[in-house]
Amino acid sequence: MSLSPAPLSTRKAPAPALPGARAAMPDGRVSHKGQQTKAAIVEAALQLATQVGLEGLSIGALADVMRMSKSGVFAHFGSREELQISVIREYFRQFEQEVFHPVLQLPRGLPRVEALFSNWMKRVAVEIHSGCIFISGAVEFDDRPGAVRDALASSVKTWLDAMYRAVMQAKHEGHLDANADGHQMAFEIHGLILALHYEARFLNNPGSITRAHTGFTHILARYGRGAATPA
Amino acid sequence: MSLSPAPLSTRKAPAPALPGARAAMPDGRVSHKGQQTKAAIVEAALQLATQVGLEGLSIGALADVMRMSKSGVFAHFGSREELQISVIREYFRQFEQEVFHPVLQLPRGLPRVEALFSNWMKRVAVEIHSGCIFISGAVEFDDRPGAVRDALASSVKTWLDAMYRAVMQAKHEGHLDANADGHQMAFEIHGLILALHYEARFLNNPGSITRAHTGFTHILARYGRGAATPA
DNA sequence: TGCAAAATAGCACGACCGTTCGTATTTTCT
DNA sequence: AGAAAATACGAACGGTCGTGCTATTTTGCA
Repeated sequence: MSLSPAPLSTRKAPAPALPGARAAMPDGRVSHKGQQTKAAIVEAALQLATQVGLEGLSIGALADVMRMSKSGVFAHFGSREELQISVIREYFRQFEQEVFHPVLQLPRGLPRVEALFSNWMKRVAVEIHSGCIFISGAVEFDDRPGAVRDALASSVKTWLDAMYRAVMQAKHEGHLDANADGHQMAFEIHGLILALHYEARFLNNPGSITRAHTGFTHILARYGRGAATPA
Repeated sequence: MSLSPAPLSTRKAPAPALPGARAAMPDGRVSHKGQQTKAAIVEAALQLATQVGLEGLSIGALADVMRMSKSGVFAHFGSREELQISVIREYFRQFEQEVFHPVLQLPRGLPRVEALFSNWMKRVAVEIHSGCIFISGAVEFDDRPGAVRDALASSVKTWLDAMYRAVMQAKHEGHLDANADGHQMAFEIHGLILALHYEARFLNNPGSITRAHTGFTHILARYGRGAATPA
């Protein structure tokens, strides 16, 4: 099982002229200096983007952090868009590894749903001091069509759908009421995370983490087995 | 009763040299051409900001819309920050008039709470095609201190507090359980609005409006009189 | 060790940004 | 009417941005 993200444009940026000779050696090892620094750039870019957003991410500032020239950084991606998409892909990868993968060794059903929410909240709680590009990106690109928006929306949808499927599993395992609406439940859970991010990060309300957790128990109570008129 | 926003820096921008002579005539009328175009600029700026955000708002683009010179627009505010703050103040004014004021002629308690949420949702539903600067602004300024952030946070807090007070009135009127936690309830309601905005505007999920409404009925059921273990 | 290719640097470009300043125009009051 | 003040304009500045170009350096394999 995997989050199985929709393919996020895997092409290399400046398209190496003749990939044949060096690209894939028999032992799988290739010239790695390039990919190595590219990975380092993406990592730095991700950290920078969590603070200033994908739109605020500039190649010049990134070059300063990396102690490289602008054009040196630029050459790895070929365009700013491709850099942003690389950042999104990396963020998704970390998110998947940190929030999603650990729950797979729990039994299906309610335990996984609870762990998903808990891990998600844990991550957002850390992001209170940095930022979540799934949230900031949604605002920045909500009416700006293009490849970046597509990559972002695809990642988010993949993750929200994973949460939905976990809920449906819990329902089928008998851990939730048979009439529970999985989409509705996922919607309400999503709202708790968004409110947590908004109130903790922007408004500095100290009780937000507790409130999100409490809200989750309310949702569980409503959709639990034999709850009152679950919808 | 009023939303009573914290004072949002009311100073005129370039500070008229000698305000004494002309500023306030006995009949209250003053030279009005300036304020008139300024109001028109703010209105255009607000519409523009709902699409591109407060950060994306540029004086050049605004001047094009107004068919004025950049410096002509600029002179009304003295700085970009002051323009942004003017936009926030105007947005708050409209929000107050559209969402808050109409409920005052309803009886205290649950009717007001329901109307507040309904008006709020109605507004966000319209904003699906434009944008809400209370949401986009929170993302843009969540770790950028300054006067703009302060004005924004002050407006939002004022509004959220109004919602909280309405909830507490409902509790004291006996429409909600005596043990209901008003802050918790306001938090969950806020989450529904944020999820609506996110899923409808960014993800284009069609069922979002219904889900937000359904979520609200769930919250009311939980915090209603004699509900199961309200927190 | 030498050589081709990949990686990086340096530089310049056009575009847009907020802001300043001096001047022209328009409004407002006497 | 004219004087004074408010308003608007136009040009320019310094800055940052993404993105091309062309050298130069570094890398990896023969």
